[in-house]
Amino acid sequence: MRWLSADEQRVWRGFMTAVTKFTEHLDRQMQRDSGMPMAYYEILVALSEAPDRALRMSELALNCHSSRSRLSHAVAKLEKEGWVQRRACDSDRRGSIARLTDRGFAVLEAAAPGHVTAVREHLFDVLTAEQLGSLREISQAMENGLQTECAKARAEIGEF
Amino acid sequence: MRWLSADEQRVWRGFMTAVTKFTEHLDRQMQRDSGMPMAYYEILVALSEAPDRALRMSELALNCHSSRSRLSHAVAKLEKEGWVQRRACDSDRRGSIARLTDRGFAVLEAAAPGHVTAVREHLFDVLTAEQLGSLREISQAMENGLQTECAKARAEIGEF
DNA sequence: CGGGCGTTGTTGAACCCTCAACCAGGATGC
DNA sequence: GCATCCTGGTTGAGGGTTCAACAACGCCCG
Repeated sequence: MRWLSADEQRVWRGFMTAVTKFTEHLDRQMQRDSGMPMAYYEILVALSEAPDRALRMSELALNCHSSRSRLSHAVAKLEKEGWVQRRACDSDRRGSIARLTDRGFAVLEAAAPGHVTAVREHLFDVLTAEQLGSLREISQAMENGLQTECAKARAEIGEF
Repeated sequence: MRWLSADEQRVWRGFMTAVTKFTEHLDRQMQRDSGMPMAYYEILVALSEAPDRALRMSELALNCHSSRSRLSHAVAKLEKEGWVQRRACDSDRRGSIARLTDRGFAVLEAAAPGHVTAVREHLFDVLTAEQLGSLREISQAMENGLQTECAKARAEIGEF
């Protein structure tokens, strides 16, 4: 068992602190100014970028890194608000297709500027161009590492 | 209103994806292997590092970047499990002091290796020494930016 | 065809977090 | 001393997420 060195600990804690405070800030900003959590905003964004502003639930779940269950609950709520509508899928009768309504799109348009400002202010404005480059590489490396992990997890499930 | 460029979008989404998957992985690992969320683990860690393994609630909240409310709920639960004990503070009768019990310490010791392994595997093992250096700088810069933000927020509250 | 098997999506319970309200105790100013 | 304000901590309600279970459907192979 290899523990973390003092240096590693410092990097680790600094990273977690920064990330936690950052995401909490974004979440609070979104909740305060637009009355929804970040997760819901991401759903609206994903839908707005899809052709016809509609996506199957499973696609949508992939695009916003959400579990199916979470998405189901979230879309149910968004539907109650009238921001999203669900309809059956023609080609696959299990399927459900979520579609962004005009009202939902308007909400998204209203929420976007504040969100982008917050991101710019606390990410892009505090980092140099070089640091941004590093951040891109770092994110990529972490994601690769996690994907192999997911593959491992699936393999394990397959083993039992 | 300045939007994000295509490059900025890529960095931004890549970063959020990596961070989200990473923290979700850590959370799931902790919940699965030790039956508690990461937030609770952090409380145990903070207490274990304090003199006499005890801290006032407000200190503890600072050390693990938690709101007082959240901490209060969490410690209540940890106390029910018998991992933490609360007692009154002598010098300030409002105060409450949380102390890690031996059982709580044992739980922490049992949980730590799996957690450290997960962190090593998905953070330190996938990054070069140079990238770690960058990450330290980046985290520092972000945290500084967020601290000025908190100060701004407080100033605004003061203004109104 | 028909019985497994994997996939899609939903649901309800349990759990955690957030927010606002609140109480109790210190600190300050008159 | 006392009114006022601030701080430390708790509580309850409301809402979001997770997990396990489930229903319905597609797929495939004998």
